Amino acid sequence: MTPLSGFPEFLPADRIAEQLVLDVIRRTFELHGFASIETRAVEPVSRLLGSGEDADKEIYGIHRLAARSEERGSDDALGLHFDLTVPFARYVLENAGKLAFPFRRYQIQKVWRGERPQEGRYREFTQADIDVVDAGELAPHFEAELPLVIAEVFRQLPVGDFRIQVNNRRIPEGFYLGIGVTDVVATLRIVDKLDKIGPQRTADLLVGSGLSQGQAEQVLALAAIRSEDLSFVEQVRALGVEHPTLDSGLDALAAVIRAGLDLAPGTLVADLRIARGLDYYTGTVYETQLVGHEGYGSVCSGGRYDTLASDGRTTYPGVGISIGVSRLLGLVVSRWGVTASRSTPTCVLVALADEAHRPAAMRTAAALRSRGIPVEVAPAAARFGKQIRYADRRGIPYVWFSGTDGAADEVKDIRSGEQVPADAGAWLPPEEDLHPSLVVPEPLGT
RNA sequence: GUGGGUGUAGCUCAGCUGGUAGAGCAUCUGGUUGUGGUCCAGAGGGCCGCGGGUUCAAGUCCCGUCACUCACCCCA
Repeated sequence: MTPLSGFPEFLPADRIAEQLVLDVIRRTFELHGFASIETRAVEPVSRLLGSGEDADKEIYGIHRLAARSEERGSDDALGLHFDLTVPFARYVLENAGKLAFPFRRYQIQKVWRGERPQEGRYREFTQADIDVVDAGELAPHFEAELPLVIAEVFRQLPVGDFRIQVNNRRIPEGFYLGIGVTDVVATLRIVDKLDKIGPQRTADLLVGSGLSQGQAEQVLALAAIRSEDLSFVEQVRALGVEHPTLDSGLDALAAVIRAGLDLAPGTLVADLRIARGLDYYTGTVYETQLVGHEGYGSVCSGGRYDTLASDGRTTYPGVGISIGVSRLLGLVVSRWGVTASRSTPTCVLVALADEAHRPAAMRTAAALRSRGIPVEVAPAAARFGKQIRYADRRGIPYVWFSGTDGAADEVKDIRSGEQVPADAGAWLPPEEDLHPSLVVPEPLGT
């Protein structure tokens, strides 16, 4: 019995931690007026294909085990979705007549990718997406709004400092065209490796792909530009390249950064080397890293897509961003040791002197629950020491002892050992003990 | 998909040049029969990943296979 690699499962305490994180995400998304939807786990394979050659290879097909082999590879075969954006685009087309535009939705679901698993990379994982789509035209200010929502989520989570890196694909595209480089996609792919292999080898690859030495230098000069304010615009201008696509990209990115400076200073960074692999992004792209853990990969990314959803008459451009919840938890929970304060929602364990008192104990439990306190009754009338240990093992903070012979009930805080008389019809725990909370170990994330 | 590493108790691991399995932690029980955490004593728990080969004899050597893991690719 060994775990399946890439299909993570948590123990109860860590699952509670995950739920607490999801609560923050959901609450914040809703605070910004995003409505929840859920889409089916499967899409026709033909709809999933075409987002990028590497992505295509990672799609899990689905078929009945008893199906004949010729049914398995057909065009309308089903596959598990590998992100939430493609299914959402389909959902918008299918329900366009019933949706009100611009449509803001959030979606928190599992997705599947047939990758080789590693720390922070799974084959089944949870994404939390927000997207805005409109019919015909999508106002550019949404591209500035989405990362601000994400920044608000991250500020509430024990993730340390983070940076949302933003770029606009029109900038490298216009720049490359302006210096006579026509294979924009291939050049972007090479530039994307800059972090890993360094400028020298990147330049070699660029020259190897047909660029002149001068063009390679220009491309690298652009990729090196990074600023937390609007100064990136001047830095690009200083390179002396002119192209209308470049101009529109610079304007769009400046608008996003300007909004960040105003509402979330220090979190949005213009970084002109960010490219993203998925082919459907057409403008703004985002990528998020935790400061000090850049090598762990992006924990939240997305971008603008103008042509993903189209019924031939109307196109529905959108912009979206997706939190890699599982990847985030892989770092925060699995590596840093952040977990929940207890492994069960139970706040109070009602102790049991003997089985004859179980009905009375159940009435006590019901009285406490009626005021929203999570309660369970001891599983057996064992020695009180064992019942206390039952609570201690699970992190349950309180044990309730029913008074006998008319004596008052008593409740014991097993962390302090303090035991006081209490009335099941009135007692309340401190607010912070009512539900499990996130516990962050002392030296966070080193 | 490519390359490296590792598979022994629930977990972390030991097991020398082959001689039919051990420790710590965890779990359970008792000491303490209505108040836990410490301490002491005891107990349960292993087709040594799987298949084949060499050998009188394989956890140990050889081959294969599977799984896990790290890196690359790519990505949340």
